[in-house]
Amino acid sequence: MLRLHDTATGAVRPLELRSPGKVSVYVCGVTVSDVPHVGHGRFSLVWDVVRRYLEWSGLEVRYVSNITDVDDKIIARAEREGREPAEVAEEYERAWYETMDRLGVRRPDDDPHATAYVDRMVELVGELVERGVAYETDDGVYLSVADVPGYGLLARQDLDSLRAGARIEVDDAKRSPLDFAVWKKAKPGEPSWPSPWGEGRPGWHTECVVMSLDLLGEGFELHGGGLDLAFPHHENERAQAVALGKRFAEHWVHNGLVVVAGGEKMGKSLGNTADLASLLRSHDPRAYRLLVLRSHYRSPIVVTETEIADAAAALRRLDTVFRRAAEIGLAAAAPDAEVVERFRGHMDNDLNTPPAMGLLFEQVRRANTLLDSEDDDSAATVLGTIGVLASAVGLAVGQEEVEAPDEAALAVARQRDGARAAGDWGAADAARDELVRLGYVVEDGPTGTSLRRR
RNA sequence: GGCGACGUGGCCGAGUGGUUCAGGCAAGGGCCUGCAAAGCCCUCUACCCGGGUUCGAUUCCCGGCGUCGCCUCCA
Repeated sequence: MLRLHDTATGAVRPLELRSPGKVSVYVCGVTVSDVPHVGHGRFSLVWDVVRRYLEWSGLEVRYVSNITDVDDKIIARAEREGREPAEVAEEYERAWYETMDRLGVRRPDDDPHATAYVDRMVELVGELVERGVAYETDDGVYLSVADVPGYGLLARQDLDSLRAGARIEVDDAKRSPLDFAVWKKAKPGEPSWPSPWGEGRPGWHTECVVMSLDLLGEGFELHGGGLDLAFPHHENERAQAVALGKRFAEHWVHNGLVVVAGGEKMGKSLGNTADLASLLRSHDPRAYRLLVLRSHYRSPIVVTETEIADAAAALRRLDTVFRRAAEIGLAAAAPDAEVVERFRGHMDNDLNTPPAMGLLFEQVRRANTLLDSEDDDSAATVLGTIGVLASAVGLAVGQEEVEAPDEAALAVARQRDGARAAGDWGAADAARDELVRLGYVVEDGPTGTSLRRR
């Protein structure tokens, strides 16, 4: 069984299942107020890998990830651009999924939208007020963190030290600076919903509690998100569940952040985000997945053109071995069970993908060696192993998109083969130069000149 | 100030109390090739600093130094 680091305990421990063979995962999604940035790509890939690996391990996975479609940034943007907030949210949700598709990130089984759950959130806030753990002020309803046992679990700090470090502005209406809004009263012109506390909208931390409990039920197995969400977002989600006496997530997993060259994290607040879609325009999106897999999911990573290009070069080895096999009509066979088990050992150990990828590339070399020595049966087995490992982490291989060379190029290639057969190396090399100029990689294969787009 | 993470070879990045210390990229040499490419083989450069524990530490402990994260919206 997969063992994962749990932020609540600070230890790596097995994922425990409510019912055998089934696992529910809730991953905090995005606020659709802008185009996705490179950091979003990392987190999406990490969780896509978790999901695929769980399925690969034979579990039935229910994967839920929300879309926050009402919040201050969306409202601010709508105002700036003279549009409706809903229109802004729809535009960036589209952009989000288009980019995720490019990355090969599968869509969630459910993607609850905050605006569709406002009624349930109003109910929840009402219950909190009834229980006396939330209170109304001029601008909203706040949860009193002092009334929540164990507040600070995910921050791994107690209430006093959290309070000592609080940087938020002092608001006299709040009982503690750490108290957070579960309901925000509307200012004129803002999107709003009716509630016992007047027109307003739910606080951000409230949506995820309501939606995760509604879709996955109490005590769901795994709650994930970026490390920057551990506190206060996840802490506050948990606080609400605890305040209501409900069982919440059993296991908390947080992925490391993308950092820029100096080591500083990439984030909206720092204004140093890089556009994800444009990165994917200039490189094979699978290279980003491989880059993510080559470091541990909790480590910070730098993602620039250089790193992506490095990963893309490694990826070519993976594609090449399948292309070599295809050229001789060799199909993958059943995998080497021993290697698959070693792979599983790495993955089960807190999703240790770097050595798992090491194993994958060792298999690539093995397959190449076997192909060199024309040991096709053994090569087919290793190829099968590579396919199984790659599919476990969502790395599409052996299905490289090959753009067929155009007629003119094929004609030149035939001329080259003719010249080579005749021993006319000058003509053969001139033909190769011409093909390179046309943008092809030229290789001599078992069937003569082989071409592929550079 | 509080809490936490990290510091490995030219770069990325695992890992381990001790004979052979993943994997990828890059570099050099070789094999293969008409020449290449691809592939394969070989080589190079490590464990931030100072103490300690130990027969032996990159790995454990203590202390430095450095980088980063969270304590505010952020994946």
